[in-house]
Amino acid sequence: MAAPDTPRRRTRRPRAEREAEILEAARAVFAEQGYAAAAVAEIAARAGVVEGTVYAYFDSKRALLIAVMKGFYEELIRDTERGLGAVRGVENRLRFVIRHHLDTFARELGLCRLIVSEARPDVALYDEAILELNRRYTGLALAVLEEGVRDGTLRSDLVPSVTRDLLYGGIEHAVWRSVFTGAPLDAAGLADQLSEALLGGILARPASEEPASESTVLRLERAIERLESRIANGS
Amino acid sequence: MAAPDTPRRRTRRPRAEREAEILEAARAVFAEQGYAAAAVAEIAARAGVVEGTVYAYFDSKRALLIAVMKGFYEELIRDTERGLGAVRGVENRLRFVIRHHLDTFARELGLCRLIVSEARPDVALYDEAILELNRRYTGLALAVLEEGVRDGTLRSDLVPSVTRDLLYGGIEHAVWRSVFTGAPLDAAGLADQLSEALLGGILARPASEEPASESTVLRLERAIERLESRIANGS
DNA sequence: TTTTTTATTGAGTCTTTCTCAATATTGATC
DNA sequence: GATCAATATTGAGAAAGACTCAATAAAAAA
Repeated sequence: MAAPDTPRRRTRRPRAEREAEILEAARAVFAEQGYAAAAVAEIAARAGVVEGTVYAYFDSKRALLIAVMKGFYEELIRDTERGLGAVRGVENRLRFVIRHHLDTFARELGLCRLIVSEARPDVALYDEAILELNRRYTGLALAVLEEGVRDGTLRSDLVPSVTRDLLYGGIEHAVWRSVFTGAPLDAAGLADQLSEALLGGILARPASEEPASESTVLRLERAIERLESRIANGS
Repeated sequence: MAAPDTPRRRTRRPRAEREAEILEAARAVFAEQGYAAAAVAEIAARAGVVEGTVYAYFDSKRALLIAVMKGFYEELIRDTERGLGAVRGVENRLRFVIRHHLDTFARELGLCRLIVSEARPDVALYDEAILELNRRYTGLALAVLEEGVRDGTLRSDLVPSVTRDLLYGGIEHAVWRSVFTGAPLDAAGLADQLSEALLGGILARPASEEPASESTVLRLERAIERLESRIANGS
C-alpha cells in the first residue's frame, strides 16, 4: 500500500497524463494481485490520487481492466507483426509465433493470467473490443497456417482454426504447468518441443518411409535400366 | 433466487444430507454465475437455509468452491478410468480421452469454466487437493502417451508431458472458441480434427511418402514388365 | 419429562465498489 | 494582474456482499 507519507496536495494534470498514470498503476496492481483481490483504493493510491478520481476517468473497475488488457494486446500484436515481417517460410514463422507467445507469457505472467482468468471465461462480460483484439492476434497465426495449406507446406486436410487452438492452448497449459510446479520456464526448450510435436505429429512413422525410399527406388530403376540396355545391346 | 415463500421453519437434518444439499446448490449457482458473481446468500436460499448455516458447514466461499470442484473431478476421473478400461490400442485410447474430455466440457460448461477460470489461474488460492486431482486426471492421458512411446506406436523423441498439455490445452481453446462464436459444439467432429492434427502432425509429408511411394512402386513394376516382355519376346 | 447437545438463525461487522456534492486549481477574459 | 468560468479532484457515505457470533430451538440422552 504505497500510501504517500506527505499529505496529498491537489494538483491538476493534463487529462491524458493522469489517465496514463492510473492505467499504469492498474496494470501493476492487477498483474500482482489479480482482478478480484486488487482494490481500486490501492490503484488510486499508487497513482497518487484518491479513489473518486479513478472513477472520473474510468466508469468501473471492470472498465479499468478492459483498458489494461487493450493496451497489452495492442503491444503484443504490434510486436508479433513486426517479428513475422522478418521471418520467412511457414515452418519458421510458426516456430516464431510459438516462441514469442511463450516468451510473452513468461515475461508478463501476471497480466497473462489476468487475461486468461478474468476476461476469457466470462462470456457475458467479455468486452467486444477485447474479443476483437484477441481475434486479430490469433489471426496472425491463423494466416500463417492458411498460407501453409495453400503453398503445400502443411497438410491439405488441415483445419487451420483447430490447429491454432492446439497451438495457443498447448502453450497456455505448458506454462501453467511450470507455474504450478514452480519450475523455471525454459521458453526455448518448451517452444522447440511444442513446435516439434505440432509440426511432426506424435505418431511414429512406419520404418519404410524417410527419404531413403525415394532414392532406393531410383537405384532400382537405374539397375533395371542397365539390365534393359544390356538386353537391348544383344546381351 | 428461489426464495421459499413459506416462512422458513427450523428443521434439523443429518449433517451429511444438509452438507450435500448446500453443495448441490453451490454447484448450480457457481456453474450458472461464476465464482465472483455468485452470492453465498443465494446458495443458502437455494439450499433452503440461511447464510450463517452455510458457514457452519464450510469455512469460506472459497472452501465451498473447492468442495464443488473436488466432486466434479472425482466423477470425471472415475468415468475416464472406466472408459479407458474398455478401449484397446494407444491411438484409440487417445481418441477416447479427447472425445470424453470434449463431451464433458460441452455438457458441464459452467463447471468447466469455473475450474479453468477461477481455480486454475489463481496460484495462491489453488488448493493442493485440487491440484492433486488434476494431476491424477491428466495423468491418465499421460500414461497412455508413455505407453505409446514404449511400445513404439508414438515417436520415440516425444515429450509426453508436453503432448499432454497440447492435448488438453487444444481442447480447451477449441471449446471457448465455440462458446464465443455461439456455434453449437460439434464434439464428434472437433474430437476427430484434434486427434488427427495431434496424431499425424500438421506438416505435409514429403512427396515421396504415402501415395507417392505407391506410384514409385508402380514405376518399378512397369519397368520390370518391360523387361519381362522383352525377355518373353526372345531377345 | 427434563436436560444436554448442537444445528440453525439473523442481526451486525467489515471490506470494497461506486456516487455525488463540495472544493480547489487552472486557463481564459478583461 | 485580478476575476471568473470550467472542471479536475476530493472525501464522506451509500450499497452490496463475505463472514462472525451470541441467542435460540430442535433433537437426543437421561
